[in-house]
Amino acid sequence: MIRNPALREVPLGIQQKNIIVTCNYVARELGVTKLMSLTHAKEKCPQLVLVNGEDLTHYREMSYKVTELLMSYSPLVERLGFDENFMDITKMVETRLAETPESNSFSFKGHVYNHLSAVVGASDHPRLALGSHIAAELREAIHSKLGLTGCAGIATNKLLAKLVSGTFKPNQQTSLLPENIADIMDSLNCLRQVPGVGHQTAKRLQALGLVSVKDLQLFPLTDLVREFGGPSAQRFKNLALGVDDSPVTPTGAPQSLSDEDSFKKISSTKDVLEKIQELLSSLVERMHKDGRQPHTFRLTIRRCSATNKWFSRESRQSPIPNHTGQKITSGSSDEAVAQLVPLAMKLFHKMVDSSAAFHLTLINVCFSNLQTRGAAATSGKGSITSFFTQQRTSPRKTQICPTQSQDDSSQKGDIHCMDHQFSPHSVITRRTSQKTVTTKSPCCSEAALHGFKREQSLAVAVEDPPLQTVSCNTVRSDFDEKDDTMTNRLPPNVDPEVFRLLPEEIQKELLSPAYTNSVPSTSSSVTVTDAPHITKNKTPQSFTDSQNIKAIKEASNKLDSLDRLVTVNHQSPEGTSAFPGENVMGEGRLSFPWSSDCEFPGNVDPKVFSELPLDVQRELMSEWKQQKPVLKTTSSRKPGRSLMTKDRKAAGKGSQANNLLKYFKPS
DNA sequence: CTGGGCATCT
DNA sequence: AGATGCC
Repeated sequence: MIRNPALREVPLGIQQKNIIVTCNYVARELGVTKLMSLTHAKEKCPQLVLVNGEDLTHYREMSYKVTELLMSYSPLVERLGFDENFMDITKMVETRLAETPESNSFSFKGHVYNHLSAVVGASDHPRLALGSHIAAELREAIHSKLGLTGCAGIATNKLLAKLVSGTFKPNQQTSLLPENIADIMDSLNCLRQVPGVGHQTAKRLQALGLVSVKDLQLFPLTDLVREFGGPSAQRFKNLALGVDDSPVTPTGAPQSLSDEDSFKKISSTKDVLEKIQELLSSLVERMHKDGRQPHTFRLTIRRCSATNKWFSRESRQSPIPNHTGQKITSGSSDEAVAQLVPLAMKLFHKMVDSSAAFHLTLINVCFSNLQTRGAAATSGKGSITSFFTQQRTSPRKTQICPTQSQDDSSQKGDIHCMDHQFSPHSVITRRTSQKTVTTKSPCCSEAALHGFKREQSLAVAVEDPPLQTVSCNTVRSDFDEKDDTMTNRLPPNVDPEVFRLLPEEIQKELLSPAYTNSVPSTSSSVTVTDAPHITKNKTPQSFTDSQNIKAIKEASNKLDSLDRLVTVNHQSPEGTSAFPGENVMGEGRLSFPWSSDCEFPGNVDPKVFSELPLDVQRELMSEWKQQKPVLKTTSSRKPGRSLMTKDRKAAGKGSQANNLLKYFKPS
């Protein structure tokens, strides 16, 4: 609408392929919704005017302008997609509070959640009230300087700011008072509406019988830990309560640039090559404008096959030779593309046997491992410094380090700012007074750009400051803070400090009754070396129940058709235990075709499997690895979580349920 | 189950 | 390299 103001008054839909990805409010009043199919939209609203939105350039540029503008007020800005930003405005609020002694004459700008009058509570919550004024100013700046309207939410953490931002929809703002936190959480219709709870998580929660936010609030944490592991369990529970201690992590420049296209079908190598060439050309241009040099290239495809009709992607990546990367940064785009195309095709052939038939429905090209010019090579793989540069502990965001120094560290986001003075311990204490403002804006665009990075990376630079980052970074206090109950339940001989460092799956295992109830009293010890390997003398005794494994095996032995073979993979007898510690990880399992070198689920008869056509085998393997059901069985599944989850894990190649095995010494 | 991105975690 | 999550 900014690019073409005439479109403001007509119902407008932004089209990507066969979908209306978004639309203006004129169209919404006529029944058009986001993510509606084109045909459906045209039925509802024949006058709908369409603009193609497959090229994101304009939206991306405008998006970064918004982020940049916000950063000019305070550097703590975190992007969420192209049209949302979190901003920690605590500092701004405190500054203003110090400047305005008459704290009794405060009022709120905009709405206050669950309060009809915006005056209510203002003097009780001077910081939130000031936050609402700042939010109003930010929105006004975005409007006057960029021409965009949008919403804002003002609250004491990111989760709440986001939730409250949508309560008064077009172009308005809302503040949430602490006494109304429970109200807004309870107002959600289901757990899926909690930000951070996606489709998969919602399904797993539902399998535990949890549907509403209240269900999750009241659910015993220990049961949740069994399903999700300590950290995730606590996180989900907190979210349901409206608790979110995650800092506003400055996003900075993107860590990868990618370009993709989907299509009906591509079935020839030549078409693949042409499409890759097309995608690479535009991506290389974007990369050049960014200014950084990519050192990794990734090719991703989505293929259409018998078992895997759509979705689920495969990818291969490889380093980019330095001379090629330099062609990109230097602007020799054609040469760069000429060198990248063969690289891409090499990766393509690692995934697709082009001597057989294939059909792709999507291709994506991606640059990552982006390094600013002149930055020291600090992230060398073998280099010890890579352990100190965050990548392994908490992925740091980027090289953006605004010149305005911020005496406000957010524990994991600000390590790169160490040359400024501040104490890494000041973080958590600020929680109670923190204000987060979320701004949402419809993206639209036009205009020139000063690249986000150009200015930004100049101000900043300093990729990966080497050693001095260690001290403030190593320990996330997450765990110690929140989960006494968990560490209290630890088996003897397990150092809580060590336990905390273990992978989630392992933690989960150690907390299962098998361990906590009957740890062999003899010489069971857990040791951790630099790599997280647990060495145990014995497998616990309580792993003996192999009943359902037998049942599954019997069932699978009867299978003679592909469909049924597949079906048993995600359907098993009812009443199976919910978690691996109880009966799945038994000796039966160990003796079963399930060792780490066995690549397919143990409930599938190897003979049957081996007799399948090779390509079908490969597809099935792919399915299992992806932990996705091959067949949509309509048969009734008990709500109390049948084996779906467990089998998904089982299918996960070495990364899930059989995870534990590789931590035991081979017997 | 549609679309072009991005991020984080394992 | 894949799964999951966000827009």
